[in-house]
Amino acid sequence: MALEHAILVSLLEKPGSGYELARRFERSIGYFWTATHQQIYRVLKRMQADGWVDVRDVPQSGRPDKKEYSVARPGRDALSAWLHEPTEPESVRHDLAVKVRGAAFDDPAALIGEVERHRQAHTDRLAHYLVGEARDFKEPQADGPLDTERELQHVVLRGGIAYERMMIAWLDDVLATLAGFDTGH
Amino acid sequence: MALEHAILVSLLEKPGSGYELARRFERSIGYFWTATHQQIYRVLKRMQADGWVDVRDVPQSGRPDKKEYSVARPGRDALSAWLHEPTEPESVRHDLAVKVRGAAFDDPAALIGEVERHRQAHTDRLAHYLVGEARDFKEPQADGPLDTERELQHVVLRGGIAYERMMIAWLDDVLATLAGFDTGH
DNA sequence: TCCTGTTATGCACCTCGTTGCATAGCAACG
DNA sequence: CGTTGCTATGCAACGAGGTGCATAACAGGA
Repeated sequence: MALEHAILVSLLEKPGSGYELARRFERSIGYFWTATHQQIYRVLKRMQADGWVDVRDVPQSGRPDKKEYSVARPGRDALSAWLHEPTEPESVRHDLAVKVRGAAFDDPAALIGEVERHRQAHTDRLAHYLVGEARDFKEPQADGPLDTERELQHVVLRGGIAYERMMIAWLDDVLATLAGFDTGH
Repeated sequence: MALEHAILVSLLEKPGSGYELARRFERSIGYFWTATHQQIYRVLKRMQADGWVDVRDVPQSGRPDKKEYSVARPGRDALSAWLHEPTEPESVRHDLAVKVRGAAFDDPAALIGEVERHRQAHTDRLAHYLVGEARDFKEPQADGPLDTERELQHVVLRGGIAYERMMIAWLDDVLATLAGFDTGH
């Protein structure tokens, strides 16, 4: 379990409300750790009860008030402990791979549209990453305390970019393979 | 949910017992869809109740008897239906990415060992894939009804290989970035 | 004979994640 | 004034998945 830890990292980068966290989990953090707002609210409650985060009521004008969470000392310690203990490789779930192998027992050509849909999704996400990279990491920045944070965010983003490029190339490979059956290979 | 479907594909490729399925989920299928034996037995029960699979008691000598499962017509139909409906992109969980971003608020250098551990795991898995590819897909095979199945298995394996290579390259990128802080960047 | 290891199946429990729903403040539009 | 839409928070219920444990047949070695 690491949703707590993902939230801690996000709150350390910038304190915010449950709603704001939920929106970050739709972009940024969410590209390598998904969570819905219900999940986030529930975990925030627990983290608050455990003293991992502090809460501050923030009155707002023009919109409902919010609760702003920030990381407390015990939360920081918990994150540090997690960082220092080994994490086992994540369990993988690639349903498209299951579908590709399953297509052998159905109509392989029928999968082409689905693969193209996924390819489009990965192309879109890659473009989105590249825009973000150009926006946030291309202009050189003065060295400072934020420099480490910035470089680590950048290397994670580069991982996302590499992943999307790999997926697009693989999906092309899949499409070529599926097309091979089509044309009476 | 697609564990049912992963099991259907595996049983179509070759009928077998829950125990055998569990072992396949430790290799092969398991590289892109994980499941424990408890999960598999539980789901097999449900699939049997739903008429998706047939069961046959197989007496064995030298070891306990087993139940051999094979796909029934309704199971094949269920798989076909799933193949024809769009699947949304899988939710991702990359705890290492969370750790890398979190390292900015702790000691970045302390993460080096962890990243190296993961790099080693991916190197091992890549080697394993390449051995499997050389064993199963290098010798040309006469065209036949098994040809489609074989080619689709191969393209999925190529995806695994591409994934491991991408990860190794990215982990090297991470290590170089972490080393940059070390040497008083 | 006992112990260990492998094959083989399964239950009980608990947590995590998802789905669906509910509430409420406030803005903008028709 | 009602509707729609966004911000903001939350509950209830369910199902999937993981952990721990139990059972049993059989082989081989100490």
